[in-house]
Amino acid sequence: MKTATAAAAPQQAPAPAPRPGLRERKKQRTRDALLRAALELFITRGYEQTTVDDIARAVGVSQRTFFRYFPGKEEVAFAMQDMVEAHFMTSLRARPADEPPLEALRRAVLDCWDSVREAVASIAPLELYLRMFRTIESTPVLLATHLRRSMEKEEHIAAVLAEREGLDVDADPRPRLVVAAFGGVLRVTGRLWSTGEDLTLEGLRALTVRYLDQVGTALAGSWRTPDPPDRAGAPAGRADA
Amino acid sequence: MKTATAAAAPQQAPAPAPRPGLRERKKQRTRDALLRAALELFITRGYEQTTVDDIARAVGVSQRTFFRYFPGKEEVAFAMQDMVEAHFMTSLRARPADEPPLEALRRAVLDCWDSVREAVASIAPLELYLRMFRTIESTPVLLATHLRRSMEKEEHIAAVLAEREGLDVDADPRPRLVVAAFGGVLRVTGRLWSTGEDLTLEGLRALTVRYLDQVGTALAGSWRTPDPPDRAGAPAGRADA
DNA sequence: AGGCTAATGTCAGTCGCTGACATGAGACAA
DNA sequence: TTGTCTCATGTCAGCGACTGACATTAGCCT
Repeated sequence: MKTATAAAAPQQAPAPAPRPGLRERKKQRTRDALLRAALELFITRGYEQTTVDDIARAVGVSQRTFFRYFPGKEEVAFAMQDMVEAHFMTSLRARPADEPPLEALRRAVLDCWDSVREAVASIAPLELYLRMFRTIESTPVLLATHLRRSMEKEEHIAAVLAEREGLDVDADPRPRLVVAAFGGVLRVTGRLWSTGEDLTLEGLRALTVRYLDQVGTALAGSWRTPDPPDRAGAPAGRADA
Repeated sequence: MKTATAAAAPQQAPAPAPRPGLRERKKQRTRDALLRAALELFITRGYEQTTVDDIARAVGVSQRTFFRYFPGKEEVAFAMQDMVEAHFMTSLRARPADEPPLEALRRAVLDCWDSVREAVASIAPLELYLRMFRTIESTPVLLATHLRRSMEKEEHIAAVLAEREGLDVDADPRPRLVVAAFGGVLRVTGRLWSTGEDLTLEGLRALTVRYLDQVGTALAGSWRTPDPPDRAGAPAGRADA
């Protein structure tokens, strides 16, 4: 029962007073159990085929209790995504201020992919995250929500970029424009990866590098060359410039 | 079955047999009434504040009947969007084959905006469309669905572009990449327009022109100039190249 | 130990949506 | 016209995601 571990707040608990509190631990355990059970069910049985009652029953609590821990069924599905996105924002802010915006974005994503494993480890193994990602991409209603969340995130990113460059997001559209274009490419990357057969993190990273490198040439004039022959980690030229 | 079901479809009815059919007309009228009533309610009262029962009651039919005409509450909200998107695809296909991909996309959107009024007129006045667009952008669940639909549409567009250039969409990522980047910019445009105070079609068109012209410079290196001073229809330089 | 509060369970109700069944209003032939 | 025949509609029952209200219970504090 003791098991210590204390805080371990999964989300963003400001933890004003480090009170292990016997009661708190129980809540934390329940939340974790619900989260884990839900993800497991979503991945194996499918999101739509999983009812909230199923999740609650798997943990041994009432449906009402589930809704006291999560605002809705969807939120559980995005719990890990939340962490990774927060992690990305940290990576982005850590970029040196002299990097051009697009380059900063590029590096931040790659850094992020390189350290997702550790970022997610507190909740579940990396594989669970990757599988859930695929589930999201293949479940229409989740995909829709995912896109809206991405859009909101992009707004946030644009703000960071604008600050880096000392611009006003509302006066200069460029931050939002780059982020939107960049986000679009990432979306394609994620989609292609999730429908492919290589479900490893390395595969995703390689695809990201490849597509980010190609977007520059893709935007230019007309395409007459067959398909730029490069594959993996070749640090080829970046977007136009 | 007889009657060939034929007509019914208000959207793209090839109308194989011009049979007025007394019964058919009634169905058509009901569908129109439901659509109009729904849009009216969504716009005035808000999407979430409008129940399907409200819509059905406003038309004088049962809730069950509503669901016999529309697969769900959301579909009604996107009925006009469907028409406009189909219209865009037509515009795109009408573009001369020698235009570079990005330019074709650009012209297609602008052509589309120039003729939306006529395209939508068969269902409702333009204003209703614009207002519904804003409602979609400001209603989280609708926005999410809208983004997913856009993504699906982009897949379609990428296919058209690939065909224009004689490429294989699955072998060459460039079609999907340009479309994604382009779509991202349009998304920003739509969002900015819908949150601004100028809800005219002209305003939307102007914004589109402006942002499409800026995305090229925005992607390049770092931004040190304050905010490229151009405004409306200036046919400025395209994306880099 | 006893009281206070917070976590949980139970119940009822709303809303989107669906299958099943009965009925009535058009289409069509005799 | 009459009589089928079918197709649109209404009614009813039920599921699943939620939510508010109330009762119960378990941790916390003195």
